Amino acid sequence: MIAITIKELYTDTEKYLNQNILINGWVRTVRASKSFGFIEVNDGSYFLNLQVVYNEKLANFQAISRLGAGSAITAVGLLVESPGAKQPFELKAASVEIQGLAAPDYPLQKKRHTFEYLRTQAHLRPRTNAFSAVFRIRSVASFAIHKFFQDKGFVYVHTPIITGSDAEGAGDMFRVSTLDFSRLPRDGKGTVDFTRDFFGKETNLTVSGQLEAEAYCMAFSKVYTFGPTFRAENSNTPRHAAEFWMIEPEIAFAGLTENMDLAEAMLKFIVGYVLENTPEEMSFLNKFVDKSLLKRLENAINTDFVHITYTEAVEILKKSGQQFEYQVDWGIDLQTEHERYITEKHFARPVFITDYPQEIKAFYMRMNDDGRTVAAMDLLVPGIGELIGGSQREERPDYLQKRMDELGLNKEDYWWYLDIRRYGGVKHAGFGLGFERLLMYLTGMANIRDVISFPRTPKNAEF
RNA sequence: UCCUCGAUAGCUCAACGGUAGAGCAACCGGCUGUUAACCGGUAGGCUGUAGGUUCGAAUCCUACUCGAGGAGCCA
Repeated sequence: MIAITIKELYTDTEKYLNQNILINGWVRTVRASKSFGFIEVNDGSYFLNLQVVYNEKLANFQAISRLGAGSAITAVGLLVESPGAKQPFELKAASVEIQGLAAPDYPLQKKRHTFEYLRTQAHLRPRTNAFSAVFRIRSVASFAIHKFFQDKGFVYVHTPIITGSDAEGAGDMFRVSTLDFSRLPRDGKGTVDFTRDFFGKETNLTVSGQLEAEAYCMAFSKVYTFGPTFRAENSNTPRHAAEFWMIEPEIAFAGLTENMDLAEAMLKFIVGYVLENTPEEMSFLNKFVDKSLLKRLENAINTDFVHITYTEAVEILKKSGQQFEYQVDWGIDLQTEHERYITEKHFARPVFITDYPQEIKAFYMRMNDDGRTVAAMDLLVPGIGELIGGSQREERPDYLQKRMDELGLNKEDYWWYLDIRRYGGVKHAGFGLGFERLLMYLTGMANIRDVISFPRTPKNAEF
């Protein structure tokens, strides 16, 4: 017999009802009586379980009744309508074959566990309801991102994970090396001789694919990256990880307005796609993880995002009458408390803040005509804060070089990045979206460690 | 990295200076439609680690380790 997935049973019930079927899966719980019992089975194809009813006529009745959570079984029998209220149908077992026993010390219980404990069981937590929901949504959201960009004619670019430049400026980097750390080669002055290293120079894991994406943007007009990113920052917060995934679209012949339109359309598409394709998961999360989740997401889809400038944001904060821990003043970067006030209290929906002072933004952002702000945009969303950071890029070689000089960047390291401006450089813009932060927004999960399969954070690379 | 809080049975927690407990899980038994199944029983602990105060420490003090929240850095 061919195995039917539990998802097929739920989506095509009429086809399988009163038919003999075979299913595989893992036991979530067994409720046994003297002469009959119930097994809840989940095969991972669907969020919901299948209830298998068995009785003492089965030769291995005793063994089945003793099955612990986590065990794997194959059940064959008739799919019938269930008299119970909690499931539409159930499997009347003609046979239950034990495929893999779970030892009695199986670390997951039927009872609710804390997310902190489940992090210590990262290899087993995908078998729980919450993580089953989160990681299916992660998969569906990944697909939605590709679908959104591919349908719009964007080219997916795989930018390098190992980079030869340590000067991208987006944070501390992890070194990549094959040198023997206990016997480092040194030059005459006693410094490490990286010409003896694998690549003949210092190399690191990427902190952003943006600069490389810009090069491909000048060939394909519309590109995006979607890949792993690494930051060696000692950040201990629920929103930071050392290894995470980032989406970085880049569009040519376009400025900040088109960039924001793209970001808004993308976010709305992904939210809509996930709501439509994972209703059981979303409903579970809304019930047990964040009771305002669905309301917030539907609100995001159905309202236009707010657009204000940094200068306007500062004015709003100053007039708010709120007591902030940090003083608000033009020229100072907005603090988390300021961002949260604007997106959660003042507007209560996603907000783009644009045109920040040049001093607090990256070197590649395009100088505005006022000579003191740059064409940057941050998208703030309720519950998360900064979800997207982007800008129109400085395409004018003289402006770009002047800015690099001011910041003391070594232009030789960026020779190819400057080349892009010399050879048919045009107006272009792009943004970076932290995929895990998007998932936190989509699922209501409060900690980034709970939307990454095996999270890497300072002092933690277990698994 | 800074600030705050926490660490007691496999899990979730109680005991707050005087013999360390409960629920769930495990194990044994009962139960003819269960749904976090239910009912009865058994076993389970050098109270995160190392010092200190005290007649006596899970409880008070110090350091460290790990975890959580806030801040910074950012996505």
